[in-house]
Amino acid sequence: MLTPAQFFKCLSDDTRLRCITLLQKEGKLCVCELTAALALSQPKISRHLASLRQCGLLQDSREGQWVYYQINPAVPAWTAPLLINALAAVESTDQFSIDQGRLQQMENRPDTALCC
Amino acid sequence: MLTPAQFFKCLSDDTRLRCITLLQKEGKLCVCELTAALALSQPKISRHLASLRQCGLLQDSREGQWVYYQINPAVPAWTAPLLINALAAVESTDQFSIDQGRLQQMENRPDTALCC
DNA sequence: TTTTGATATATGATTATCCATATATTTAAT
DNA sequence: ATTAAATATATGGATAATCATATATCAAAA
Repeated sequence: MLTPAQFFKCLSDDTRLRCITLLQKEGKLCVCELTAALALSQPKISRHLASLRQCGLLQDSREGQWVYYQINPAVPAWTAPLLINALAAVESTDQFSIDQGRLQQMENRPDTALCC
Repeated sequence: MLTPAQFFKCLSDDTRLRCITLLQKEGKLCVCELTAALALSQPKISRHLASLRQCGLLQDSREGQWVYYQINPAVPAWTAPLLINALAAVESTDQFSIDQGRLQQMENRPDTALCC
């Protein structure tokens, strides 16, 4: 069971916070998209995503070659307003705008590759 | 300046979370009251309070022999809803009820000593 | 159809760093 | 002298970063 302190520890790292916020905005992203958006190494992203999945905040699903992550819809009720507040706090930061820009300018995004 | 990640790190420790929640409920408590309520060592409480003061979430004021802590009224705007929702999440835990009980049953509380 | 290679992701293993706690000591107020 | 609070130091434990490698999927060529 996720305690409040554990929940806040999940959000206490910049990489994890940027991932969670981007996933709240975009809905569903694969590891390579998050890696490109945050401009960090793939193992680093993968480990942080794994820790967020293990504590129940994220859900993963494989689609062929890609593993997609999204906010777990079955997240504890008391965390929902906190996640919304966190989103509001993070999305106004410069760092987050940069991440979003990199995601939009990413080449060979899996989804866009499928529809063209 | 307090970043969202730093803010969440402040709330990511059980001792700090219990202190902040109790201070939100009670308004103003001295170190010895918090020590009694949480039933932890005085240096441990003091250290956590110091870190919360340094990041701007708490304010301290000496009154004679006692140092009182309270939520900093000049806390960043984006943290206010997060603190409210954190309070809601913590105050329903068993641990927090126990802390409140110990505070109420504390003998020789500074405030009560003054008014009797 | 098997093999080769490329891409995507995860994970050992190692190292470094940070954090929390305990004990002891010190400062400050009465 | 006593009570309240802070701090110094050491230590154990958790956390994070990195590199290298393992696994899995897919595409395309032989």
